[in-house]
This record gives sequence, structure tokens and C-alpha cells, in this order.
Amino acid sequence: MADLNKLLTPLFLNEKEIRRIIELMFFSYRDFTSGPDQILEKMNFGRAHHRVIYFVGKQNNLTIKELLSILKITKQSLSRVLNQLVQEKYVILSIGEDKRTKKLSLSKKGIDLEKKLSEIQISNIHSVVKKFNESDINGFKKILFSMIEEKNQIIFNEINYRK
Amino acid sequence: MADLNKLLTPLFLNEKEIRRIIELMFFSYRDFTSGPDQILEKMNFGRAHHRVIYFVGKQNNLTIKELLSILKITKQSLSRVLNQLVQEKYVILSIGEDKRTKKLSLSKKGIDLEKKLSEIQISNIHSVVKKFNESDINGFKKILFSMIEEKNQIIFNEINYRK
DNA sequence: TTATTTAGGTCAGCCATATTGACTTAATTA
DNA sequence: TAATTAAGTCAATATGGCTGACCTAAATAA
Repeated sequence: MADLNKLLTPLFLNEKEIRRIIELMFFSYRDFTSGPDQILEKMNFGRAHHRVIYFVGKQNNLTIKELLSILKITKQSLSRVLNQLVQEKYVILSIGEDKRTKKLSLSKKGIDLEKKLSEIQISNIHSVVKKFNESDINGFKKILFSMIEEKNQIIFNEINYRK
Repeated sequence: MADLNKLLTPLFLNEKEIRRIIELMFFSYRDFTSGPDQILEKMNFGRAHHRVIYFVGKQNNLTIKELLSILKITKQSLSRVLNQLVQEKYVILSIGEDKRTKKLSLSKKGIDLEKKLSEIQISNIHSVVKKFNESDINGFKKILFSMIEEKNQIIFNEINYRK
């Protein structure tokens, strides 16, 4: 029936409704990041630090190159943020098997900060999704995923389904 | 049945699944903004210019105060961007009935740029949502809305359902 | 009518995050 | 041995936020 619906009303979202989605993205993303942003500010860190800590925490022994490919920023941009995190001992560097590479991991201090920051977002999202049924949540996840460009969907899948 | 589901599995999204949502937000938002960002860059404008043009285009005769309450930035931050847009004749200022206020509107040039920028996002979103059924889309919209903080939900509703 | 509040503007300085370009070192691979 | 790769660094630039201090003019309250 979904397909029938699409055939019958191929434009069942008119421009006005799509503009509402644009605004939903803007408003929801801003509030999605505001919790961690407030904590980071007090520590003289920014959102870029959170991203590094998040992805290093997610995958231990990430290399710089892999991190850059996830974040899609230049190594010069990353280096400022990463150097701070290493100096202040949130992130630990070690040398990889390929001795040109470096492996990134979180210290205890780093893990604690990662938890503190992500817990805000996790609990926010949890308290949202618990109000909805699985069908709504699946629609939400499927559409967000579909909004990611194909080449980045591949990266998304790699970081989530690596062995 | 949705309620029963919730009662039976109050945590049917575990932490790992919620972290996937965090990443979906990060990846999708980045790609959501990348199209307009590229055009703006060539014009020596940024995302902040787009936001101003977007919301002025949405609601003609918006005042500075109203715009600030939507964007939630300081007037000093807005003024740099807005002055450029006025100087380069994308945005037109006029005096309101209350002579302390100013009304913002887009010139022809501004409307053209707004269209050019928003069309990218509109067509991206359109090509995404057409792949899904209304139930998925409704889940997507409901959950995004629910991720907005209450006080900002009110603002969102005001800009969308004003008479 | 005077005092206060409101809408808007401006100057100056600061910080975070991104960019480009040029160049270096060390290790791996062809 | 030559070329490529991973990482690091220096310098300059742009954008987009912020704070604090201060100003004007108009509207509103005392």
C-alpha cells in the first residue's frame, strides 16, 4: 500500500512541508548539541573536541587517517584539537604496527569525559524515543540514514559494522 | 499496542542503538548543509547568511528581534551578517509601525539566492522522502520535533502556524 | 511629563573552527 | 633506490560565535 500511495501521490510532501523538515533539522540539531556544548565550554573545549573523543571512544586504536576520514576536516584542523586532548591526557597516542601510523585511544580521564558528554545526548534521545513506537523510530532512522550521501553511508556502515 | 510494547520493553533501544542515532544526526546534518555551503563559499558568504535569508524569506517583514529569537545568536553576531546582506542588496530594511523596529524582507536578488540555496535542500529531501511511506515520514518528523527543546518547539510552531 | 524600558546599532576584542599552501620526517612499498 | 604514505608543522586567512560597554530614538509606565 505504501507503493500505491506513492504512485497516487508522488508529491505528497509539497514544498511547504519539505521546508518544515528543513526547519526541523535546524532546530533539532541545535538542541541536540547544546547539552555537551555547555559542558565543553567550561573546559575551554569545543564541539570538535567532543567529536574526537566520541569517535576515539567508539573505536579504540583508530588511526589519525581514519579519524580524518570520519570527521572530514583537514589534518591541520584536527591537530590543534587533538594536541590539546593529548596534552591534557584525555587521548593517548601509541605507535601502530605500521610505524608511520599512530593509534588513538582514550585514557581513564578521556573515557570519563566521553561518558559525561554522551550521556546527555543518550538520555535526551532515550527520553524522546520512548514516547514513540518502533515503526516511528524505524522511519526516523531510515530517513536520517538516507539523508547521508552515499559515500558517507559507506563510512557510517564501516564504523558501525566492522568486525 | 504501542503502549504495551513500551511496557514490555521499556529499553528497546539499548545504548549502542542510541549511539547509532547520535552518529546518524552527525552524518546527516553535515550532508544536509553541504550543498548550500558550497554555493555560499563562492560568494564569500557562510551558513549564517543562509539562515538569515531563509527565515527572512519565510516570513516577510520579520523584525530584527524576531529573527534573533529564532536564530538565538547575539545581535552583534547577526549584525555582521545582516549588514553584508543589506549592503549587497539581498535584504531590504524598512521601518515598522512601531518606529523603533525594522522590518526585513528579501529583494528580488535575495529571493533568487534563497531559492537557489533552498532548492538544493528541498530536492535532496524530496528525493529521500519519496522512497518512504507516510508512516516512516511521520515517524521521522515526529521524532525530530520531539528532539527540540520545549521552548524552541513553541518558536517552531509560531513560525509555522502564524495566521 | 518625566523616567524607564525597548529596539536597534556599534566598537573593540576574544575564541573556536575551519580553510589553503608549503614544507618536513620517517616508514613502507613499488 | 625511488615513490608513496602517514603524520606533523608553520603561517596566513575566513567565518561565526561570544562578552562588555556604550549610544540613539521611540514607546510606555509612573
